[in-house]
Amino acid sequence: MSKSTQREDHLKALYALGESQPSSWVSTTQMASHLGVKPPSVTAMVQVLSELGWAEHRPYHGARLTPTGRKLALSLVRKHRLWETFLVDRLGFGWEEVHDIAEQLEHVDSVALVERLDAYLGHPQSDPHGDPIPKADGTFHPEGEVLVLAELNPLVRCEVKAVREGSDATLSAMSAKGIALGSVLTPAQIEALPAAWLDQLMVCKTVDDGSID
Amino acid sequence: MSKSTQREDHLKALYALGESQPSSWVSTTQMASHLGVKPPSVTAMVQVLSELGWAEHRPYHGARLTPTGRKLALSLVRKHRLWETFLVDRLGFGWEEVHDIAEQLEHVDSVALVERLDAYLGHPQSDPHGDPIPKADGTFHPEGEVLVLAELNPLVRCEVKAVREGSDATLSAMSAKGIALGSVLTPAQIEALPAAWLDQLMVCKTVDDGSID
DNA sequence: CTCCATTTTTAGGCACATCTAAAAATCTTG
DNA sequence: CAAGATTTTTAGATGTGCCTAAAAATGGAG
Repeated sequence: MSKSTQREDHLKALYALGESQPSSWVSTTQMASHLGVKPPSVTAMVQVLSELGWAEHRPYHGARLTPTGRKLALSLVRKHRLWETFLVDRLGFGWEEVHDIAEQLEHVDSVALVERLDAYLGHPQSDPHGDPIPKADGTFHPEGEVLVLAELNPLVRCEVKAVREGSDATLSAMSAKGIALGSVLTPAQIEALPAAWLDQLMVCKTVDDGSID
Repeated sequence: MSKSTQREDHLKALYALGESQPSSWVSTTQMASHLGVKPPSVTAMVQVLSELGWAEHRPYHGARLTPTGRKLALSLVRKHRLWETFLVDRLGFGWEEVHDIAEQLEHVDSVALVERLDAYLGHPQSDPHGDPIPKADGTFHPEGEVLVLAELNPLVRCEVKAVREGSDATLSAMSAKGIALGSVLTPAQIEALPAAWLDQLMVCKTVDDGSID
């Protein structure tokens, strides 16, 4: 209960500033400059968030999110990044144009909408800026997670970890193209693959080894 | 300048109630019950709209939109119906689920967003409820307007009015399928057409003649 | 360790959008 | 056509969220 754009914006600011500084306590002045308001306004809002159980406030020391507040902040980050992905991937906006629009869209309140949008976009793991998109439960896709290639979005370098439900014919066709467990696929290679394989290849993201290929 | 969700909601209510009753003057009580607020709140807001030049207020008689206000209201209706179309056509929502979500999305302020969304959806002329979508300039697609078949969205019964850039081969292929000037196409027939023809056939919507076919 | 500069909170106001209760205008009906 | 019933507006209050100015707490320098 008790949403409101302003509360949500303060929650997000608290998250953004709190994650970057592991010191954990965020000063009201910092939040104020981040949000473009004056410090007394932040103090007042932080006290509200505190009453809602979303933040903790140690007067004259700063504020930090509670676990509940953190989950709410993550759901806002999720919505923001999903909308940015939609704006760039589907509507053709440039990645630098979308922040302000996503800032508005993220405050639209509908769980069904977010989940359908996520599915429509192919469960992307990162937004157009490359920032990771939290999952619905507030966790991030872990490093080295294995997923079906069809859900790799955006396309990045990845390593083949398993093949699912492959007929012998499919398997030999794959090896004919040099695809085997441990093969590394680049985005360009993935695009050239037969569509049917996208549902069979299980992959995980791989760090670029720095070689020029 | 001076948007705000509340002003916009009052503007839309004034439009919605004013169009259905040609009497033109809308009572504040009517607006109040439509918006779920009390009459004094509407009076106050109507006075604001009046100062903004968006509405006219005759105390104790009612309110009506100015031409400027009407254009603003139509742009809200446009946004609402485009978002509903997106939610149903692209995200797979049922047409009865989308009103409340579109109600929120329509207040997102970005001309570029609306225009890109419109193009992405294929410049639909009506929303999932069948209500017409105003054009960007605040006018409606006129009755009997001729448009290229590719832009007929949603698919409805239409009549062939012209053929654009047709090679002789195409023209004879069309007539082989019984398509000529004056032919009536049903949605089912349109879906079966070669994709290339969609950019060549100029059609206009046709009223169902009531026959069972 | 004390005093001063800085940070933060409290105090007191303002704008917006809503409400209830009371006053004013309009309708309706005998 | 006048008096009561109804509708509408005005008056005054409430809750949010912001501001400026003043007070309080913190923290650094001598």
